[in-house]
Amino acid sequence: MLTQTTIRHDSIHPALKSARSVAPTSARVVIAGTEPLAETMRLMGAVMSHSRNSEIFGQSESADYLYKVMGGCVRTYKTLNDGRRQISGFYLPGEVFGLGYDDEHTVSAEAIADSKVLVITRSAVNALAGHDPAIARELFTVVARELRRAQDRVLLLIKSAQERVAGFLLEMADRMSANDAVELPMSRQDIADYLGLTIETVSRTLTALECSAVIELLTSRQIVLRNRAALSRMVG
Amino acid sequence: MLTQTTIRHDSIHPALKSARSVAPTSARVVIAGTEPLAETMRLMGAVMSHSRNSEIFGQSESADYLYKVMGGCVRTYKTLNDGRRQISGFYLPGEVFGLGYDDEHTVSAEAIADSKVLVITRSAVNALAGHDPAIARELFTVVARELRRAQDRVLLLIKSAQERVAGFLLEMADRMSANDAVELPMSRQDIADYLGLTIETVSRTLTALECSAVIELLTSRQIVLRNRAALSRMVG
DNA sequence: CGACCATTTGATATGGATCAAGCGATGTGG
DNA sequence: CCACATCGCTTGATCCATATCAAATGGTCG
Repeated sequence: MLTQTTIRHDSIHPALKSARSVAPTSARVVIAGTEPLAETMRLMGAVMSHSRNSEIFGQSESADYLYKVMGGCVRTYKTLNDGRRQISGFYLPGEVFGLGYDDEHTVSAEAIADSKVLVITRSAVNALAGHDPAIARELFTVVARELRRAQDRVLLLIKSAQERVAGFLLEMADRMSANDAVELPMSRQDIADYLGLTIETVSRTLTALECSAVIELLTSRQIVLRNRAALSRMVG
Repeated sequence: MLTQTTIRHDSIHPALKSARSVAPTSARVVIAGTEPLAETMRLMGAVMSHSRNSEIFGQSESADYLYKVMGGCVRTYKTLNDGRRQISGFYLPGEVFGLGYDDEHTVSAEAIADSKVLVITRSAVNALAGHDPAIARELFTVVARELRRAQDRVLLLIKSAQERVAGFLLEMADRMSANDAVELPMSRQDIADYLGLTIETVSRTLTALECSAVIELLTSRQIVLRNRAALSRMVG
């Protein structure tokens, strides 16, 4: 059922020190980053490269680091003991992940495409937050956003397949701020595991949406939203 | 579909001042409450009484307050425009809700049973958090816990009906710290809307569990867990 | 070109929803 | 105190959306 394969660790994870030497200057800062947290991460963090499908951290590793996607795309997920996989979130450039877990991660994280990820120790961030209320507040905001997304997905999961897919497309278009033309970095299996559906249902739903001229499939990963209003109506 | 009826507001919500006069001393503090936040809420908050099914706040009201259940039980939920309802969470005595929303609530809150709720303005809490890192950290922890619960429910929602119900029973037993004997404060409809199932499916699943001697139904709301191991095995 | 992988498409099976009825507890008025 | 209405819950019969099983198609890379 799970199609994950090559877990190539081209940069060993806990080797923050060695990673630090790699690319502190090559940090291609994507978002403006004038907020205290972004600036702090840029100054104190190290950029690590992760090739497609490589693991960034594991489900029960201690949550010592905080991560920010600088390029590429990351998925976090949980695996049930029977093999089913639930993707908890996709993270696009500029987004922070690894937050909101007390002592240990409750999810694993992998690069979906070749990615650059900024890493900083949580202890450093916590120390800063203890001194600077602005940073504390910002961390709080990031977790609050994460919470809202989780709650939105709970809402999504009680809906029909069509509603879920429509909601997914709108969310992605929104987050990529790509006007109507969406380039999906993830596979159908990833989408299915995110929406709690099967690849077949996702595929069928997409073709159905194309038939009703709501979307257009240039390639399987390049989707054009032709009728946002109709999509919005679908999500309920 | 929705069985909510009598929205009796025996204490008008924004009237914090009048409510304050009601019962600041009747605050039957349930948990030890030596943490800074609990102490602050006790000192600065007001206790309001809400009768069964009365609204505590609405889906798009500004999120000016923070709440703590002192007695009874509260549900938060979202309603889709087609009438479907998703319960986002149940809150038992000692638990805090109303947190994790930026400017306005994204959920509504109602008392499931007659309840006492401690209320404090968010601005007061935020001000405190700005000065006292310990309080800021505690708020953070509360949101992080909320996040974890939301993520757990996402995981629950991709599972079978039996797994969902088993998970629900274990969660409730856990949170009520009532050894094996669980007294559910909520109706089958509430459970169904929480788990993304129908009342019929919830009911059938419970009877099936009883037939396999995993649980015992004293009354419809009093459930005894006869075989926790089996339940745990079911949740996957 | 050929192997491999992701995606689509088709046929069938099934878990849970829906529709419908019965049951038990609780409360209310006569 | 009892008849009866009401409400929450359970049980039964049927239907449908999505899963599952299976195969074809298409795109990519050596």
